[in-house]
Amino acid sequence: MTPSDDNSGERITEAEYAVMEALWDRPRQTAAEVCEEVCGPRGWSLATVKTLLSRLVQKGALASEPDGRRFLYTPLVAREAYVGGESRRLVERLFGGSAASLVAHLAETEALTAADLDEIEALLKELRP
Amino acid sequence: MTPSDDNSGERITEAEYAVMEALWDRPRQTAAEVCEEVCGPRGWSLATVKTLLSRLVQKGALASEPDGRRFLYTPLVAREAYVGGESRRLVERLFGGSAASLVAHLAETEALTAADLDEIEALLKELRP
DNA sequence: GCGCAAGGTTTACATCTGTAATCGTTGTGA
DNA sequence: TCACAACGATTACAGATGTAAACCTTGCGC
Repeated sequence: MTPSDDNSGERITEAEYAVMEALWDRPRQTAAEVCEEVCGPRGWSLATVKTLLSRLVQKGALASEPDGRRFLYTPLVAREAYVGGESRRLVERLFGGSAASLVAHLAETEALTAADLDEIEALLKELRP
Repeated sequence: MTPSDDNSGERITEAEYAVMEALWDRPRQTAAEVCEEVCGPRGWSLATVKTLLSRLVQKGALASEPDGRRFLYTPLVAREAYVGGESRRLVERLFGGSAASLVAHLAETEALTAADLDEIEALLKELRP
């Protein structure tokens, strides 16, 4: 397990994820700034963003650094860790832990475009010279 | 969209998924039969299974066919459709819709074993002769 | 100096989920 | 025939989640 792996049981929900995304893209933002990014698309109010930020801080997914009278929020959980965790959960749950099965499924259901296949092929070559 | 694709907005939860699995493995089972399969591993009571079955019927994920005084339950949503839907959701949400990115991520985080890589390689060969 | 706006914190509340217990009906064995 | 067991249906209830309003403090403009 690498240091960036998220081991804290607390799961990040879908709504919270939107907030995390904004902060992964640009850390050290205020609640208002985050809202500017996410409130529009999701139809949220600033209050909602504040709640989500608080919950994320509680969960240990965000750090809040005081900056005058407000806070700057920064992810403590790396995007990689989260994405990795979620991916592994899915593979575990739906494919009995076999990542290859997932890839096979994507391929069979034509979820993989020709470009995807190219990329994957290149990846494979890179992984095993 | 193929006919087996699940279009009914109603999402299947994790607990419900356990019940679906039992019925995908063997359709037309009674509540008691499903319980025999899942109650042990999950530590559930028959009552819980009944609730989940009801909810799944309501959601349109299961059909209940009367058999004397009880019901036989059968999936209306194909396993493939569900698994495909969930996979696509994940890829959409976490990888901006790029399945290749998911594979790349799995590879980078060593979620792919050598055996997985072999399988995928074989798959690729099969997909593009 | 003082009221207002901006911030965070607390409280709210409906829905969804997990996990049952209870209720009401009905076939069945004694 | 009659109590009981087996079923589905109804109700329960706590915790998570989505979505916010209300509240409290404090720096700032007038």
